Amino acid sequence: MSKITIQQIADLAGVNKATVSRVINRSANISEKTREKVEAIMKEHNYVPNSIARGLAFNKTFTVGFYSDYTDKRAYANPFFYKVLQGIEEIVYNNDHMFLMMSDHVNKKSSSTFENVVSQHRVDGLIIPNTLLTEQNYDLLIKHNMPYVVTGENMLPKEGVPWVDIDNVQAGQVLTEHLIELGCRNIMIYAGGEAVARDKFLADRLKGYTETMKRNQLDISVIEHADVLKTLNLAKKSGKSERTGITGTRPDALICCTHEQLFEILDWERGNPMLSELALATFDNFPMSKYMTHPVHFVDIDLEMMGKQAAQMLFSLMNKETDVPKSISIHTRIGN
Amino acid sequence: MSKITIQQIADLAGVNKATVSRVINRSANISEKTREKVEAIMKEHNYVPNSIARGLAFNKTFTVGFYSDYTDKRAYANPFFYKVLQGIEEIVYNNDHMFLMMSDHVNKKSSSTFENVVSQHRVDGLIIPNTLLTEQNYDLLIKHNMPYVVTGENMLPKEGVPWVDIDNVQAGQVLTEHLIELGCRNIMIYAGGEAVARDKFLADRLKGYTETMKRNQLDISVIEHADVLKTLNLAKKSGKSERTGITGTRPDALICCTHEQLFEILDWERGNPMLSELALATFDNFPMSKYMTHPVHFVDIDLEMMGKQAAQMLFSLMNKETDVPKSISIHTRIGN
DNA sequence: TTGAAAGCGCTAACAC
DNA sequence: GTGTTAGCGCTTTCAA
Repeated sequence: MSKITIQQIADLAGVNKATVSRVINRSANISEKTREKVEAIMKEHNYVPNSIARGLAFNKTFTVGFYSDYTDKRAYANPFFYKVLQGIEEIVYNNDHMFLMMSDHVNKKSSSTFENVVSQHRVDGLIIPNTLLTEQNYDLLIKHNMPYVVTGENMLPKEGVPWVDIDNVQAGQVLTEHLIELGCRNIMIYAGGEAVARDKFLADRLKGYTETMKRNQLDISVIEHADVLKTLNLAKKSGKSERTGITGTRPDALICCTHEQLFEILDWERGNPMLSELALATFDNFPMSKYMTHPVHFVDIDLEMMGKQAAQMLFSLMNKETDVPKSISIHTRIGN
Repeated sequence: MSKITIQQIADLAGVNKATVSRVINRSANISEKTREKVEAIMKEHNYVPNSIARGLAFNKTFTVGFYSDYTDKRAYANPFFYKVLQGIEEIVYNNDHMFLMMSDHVNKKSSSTFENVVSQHRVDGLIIPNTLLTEQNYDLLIKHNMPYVVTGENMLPKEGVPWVDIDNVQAGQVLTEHLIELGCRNIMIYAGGEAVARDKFLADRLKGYTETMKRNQLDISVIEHADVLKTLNLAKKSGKSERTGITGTRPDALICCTHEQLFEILDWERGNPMLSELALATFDNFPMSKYMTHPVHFVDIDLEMMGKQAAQMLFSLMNKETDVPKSISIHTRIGN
């Protein structure tokens, strides 16, 4: 139970604990002699100041929080989600802070973990995914003057919400350009209608595609429903392109905006001769892609970088630095 | 900055803050009348006691830690690693504690995060993977009397180390039995020699296989190097089984003890007619397995359960409960 | 049943 | 430069 306190160090060094405190905090106005003496004693006894007590006095916790929703099996099952965490964690520890994970969870007192953490100042700042930044949570953060950064572009109709996100427009451009370089000319994009309307990142990827195709004077063809692909297949069989709503020439590439869409397509692949002639492309790399039955082109999204940037931004805000950018968009590149 | 304290609540209720404290802690010896009054005021002002200050007084932190190594890309890239976290987190929050993630990280003062957290009592208890429980860390935990639970079977030559792990012997049994039920009789297992000697979980899986085969009076064939499989292939071509060291009849199933081994095998698959006739099997499910070129049988390992059990065990230890089991082995079943 | 006061380990204003 | 003292928000003796 070796629980050595500042007082004991002070006694051992024959000084007042305030003096020890000054040494700890590298305060000025300390004689070289006593500083060295105190430091020696501290080292000898392996003394580390209790950060809880320190936090109480400083009104700080030296802790950064991350809010997540562990009932969201989709996020938790997604390895990329953790890439972000990894990036955050690295920065947090480099800044001598601790990292508190808090999941959405209502405890017995019927106040949420999030609310508790924020109102109790259990953390000095926190990172929150855009999907969890509700109006209510936003109000709480503002009310308690808690520094925060959002991962994913802010969707809340509020000004000045700091966020970090992948540049999805650029990702769409890069992927499309890559396919064009490979020789593809009739590039389709699978971007479900409702989903695009709901999720801005999908609209952005679509936008990147559209811009690039236009710039290269190629025809745009957006597929909103996988059913159209079946039709496409029939059209090919009969040598016609009727009812496809896309350009008459045969498509040679298909961009899927999400993994789910890609899987949907891959599920069809077996026994579908048309798809096997198509260059498939999507966003994000994923494990085992090389073992898939169909090779897939993709842009490599650096989510670890996203985590790092978010954490860096948070520390800037916590330190009340000036010139902190309102938002950061991270560029992507073709993977592998 | 609404930062309401116990004193303000006391003033508002016209009582001493000690009385408020007693209400908070459901202490006995409180008149129903004042309790209700105080509770009303607390509710009205949305008061939540500051757990930092509370911790200082109680000498507790209401926080549970998890130690990991974020430089271990293998763990961080493994979605199953996070299943464990998810399980832990659920239990931790159900017990009204916070969850602190700490990565192996040496900070500027050249003392590790782990050491800081333990010696400062930043957490009331912690969960640590067996791979990170070094002699040094163990000593630290003992010295500071810090409750802990190890995930994965304890490998340190110490008594009384509490751990939770998957029952790998049973997993090996279940998988082998499954293949037998499918009609396989000549089941090989790929278990690399050095790896088996190093990692007990591999030896356990092998043991489960061996026992089951023996019980069913089937011949055991352990492959230590993937090269043997190439030989096997040749043997098949020439109709002989020379130099394979395994039973003369043709193998109809292959158990891979790890994903890495499985992938190694799958890498060969293209153009290898022999492998395509083999039932492949491994441990752990993994995402996208259905999109792989070769169907794979597997046991479903419930790592979320493992996390839950570990956390539960930790709380038992923290609460100094009696009859806490020394270790827990979790059973598995065939997946899908 | 309640209040007053000391203390958890540390920092910070104010003296000297 | 260094010591003294009060205080961070809460709990817990000890009296009343």
